[in-house]
Amino acid sequence: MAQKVKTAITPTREEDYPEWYQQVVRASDMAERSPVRGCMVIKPWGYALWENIQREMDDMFKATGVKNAYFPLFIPLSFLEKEAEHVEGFAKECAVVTHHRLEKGAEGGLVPGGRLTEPLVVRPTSETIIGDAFSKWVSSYRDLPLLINQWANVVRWEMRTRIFLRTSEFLWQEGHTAHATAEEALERTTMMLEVYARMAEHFLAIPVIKGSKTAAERFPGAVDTQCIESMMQDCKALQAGTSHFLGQNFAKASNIRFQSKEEEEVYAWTTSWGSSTRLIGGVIMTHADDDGLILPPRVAPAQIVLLPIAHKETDRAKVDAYVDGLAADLGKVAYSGRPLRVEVDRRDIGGARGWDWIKKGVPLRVEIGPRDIANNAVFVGRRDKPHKEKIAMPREQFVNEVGAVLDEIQNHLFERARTFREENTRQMDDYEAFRDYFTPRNREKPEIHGGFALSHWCGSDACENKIKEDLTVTIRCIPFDAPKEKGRCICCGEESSRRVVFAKAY
RNA sequence: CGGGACAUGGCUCAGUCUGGUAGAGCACAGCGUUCGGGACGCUGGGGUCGCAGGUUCAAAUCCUGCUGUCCCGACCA
Repeated sequence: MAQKVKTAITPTREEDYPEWYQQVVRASDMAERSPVRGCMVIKPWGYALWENIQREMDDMFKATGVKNAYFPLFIPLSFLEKEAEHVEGFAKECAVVTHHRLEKGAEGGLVPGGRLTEPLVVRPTSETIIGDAFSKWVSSYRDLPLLINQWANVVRWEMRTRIFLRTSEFLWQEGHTAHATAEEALERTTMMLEVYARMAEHFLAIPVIKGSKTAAERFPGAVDTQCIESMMQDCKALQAGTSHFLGQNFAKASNIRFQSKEEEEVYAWTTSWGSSTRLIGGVIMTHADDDGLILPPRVAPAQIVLLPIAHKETDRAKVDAYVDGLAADLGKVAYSGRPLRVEVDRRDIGGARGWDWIKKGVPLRVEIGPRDIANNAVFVGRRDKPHKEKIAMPREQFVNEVGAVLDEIQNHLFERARTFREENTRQMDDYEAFRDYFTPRNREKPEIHGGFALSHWCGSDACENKIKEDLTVTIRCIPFDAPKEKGRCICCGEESSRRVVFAKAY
């Protein structure tokens, strides 16, 4: 009988994937559930990761000319009523403020008082309130393009929540732009999707497929919704960012008009694009293993943790001095354009100390004891390797090559994820096989199965809906890079010109 | 919002069927012994058993209602 390997996380991914996910979040100390239904508390380790994501993305936005601003949390109900499709999409899942005061209740306690004449909606997204501002800011073609982003929290009253993946309140950025022409707005839509793709692939080591949503999956009110889709370790798809070409729909709803060069009064063309703390969920489900989180070095709150080992009192001062010196030297190293982030953990808690950092996903653990100091060396463990596989390295070499090692980890994570996705992606042309692919053998306790199916689709809502109803499988996107290819719809057999990505989704 | 499961110290759970005044392991604190390693011993702190009613001499345990969590589905970043 094979001995079961002891893992830091129970259950393992294989045993119970959803529960494994929760345990990884907890073990990594990134976040916890709050007493407020569907809301989370993001703890320092998780928030630091978000700050790094934020910083990298913010720099990329600004490099394309985008400026940051901030708009109100509350949106007058009437604003949301302006765009008909938008109403359809968001009307049902919003938090609504109806009172502006608390009064002492008859039975003690507090009751809302002072009814508002017009209810305020806690923003589920800010197209309407930003559109209102834009309508004032834009009057000439010379005011365009208008490129605005805000970092904010939004609230969507979700029925089913999962920490980081779908919470009632979440942190995100939403970009909103207005342009003189459709071409320019479309170009911006794709440009921002490219930023998201770079964020996902270069920084988070999450391989993504870029594409457009089908009409059914589109943002309410958008003309085109572009997205990046990634595969999690349970083979489900996660949408990691979206960029919308809104045509003139929102410009008309918010009255964003300007005088063109030709002296005509015309509506602007707008875009919006967003990505959220969901990215953290994506990092977890792409990279974490049965020992916990694994962080991509470029965004890790700490890339290196130094673990001094000094059991004898007499060694302590020497080890501390050596570790301080090493930390200082490492702090001078630039990695991925920023100073290396180094933690020193001096807690005297035995082996649990190393495991703490494994579960938090720090890319490099460096043990330093008297023996290493005698050899002027360090003892290094990589998070992307088995935890016992540690190697001694001369100190100077480590300091000089640490950036290269971190890049190696970063690339390894990306390649590992891409290989996983490729191994779980199939071209499928037969509905029987397609159904089989997406149907778990054990209905009671569905095992990890399926993946991405690249199949032909005729373009009809009917086929899309039928597949969704039969198998809970949706079209994740129509990939930009799908080659033109004649085929027959997986569902109805009608002619089709290219394959789309089918998958179960978060 | 529909279906299912669950709710007992910080965490994982036993105890509920058969009512008798709350337990274990891990975590936490102190001391000691260990230790290139998820250590061991002793001592100790911590729970009105999700909430509200009801039955009873007596409720974690039985009954009713509510709330919350997790899973599956619909909705969605």
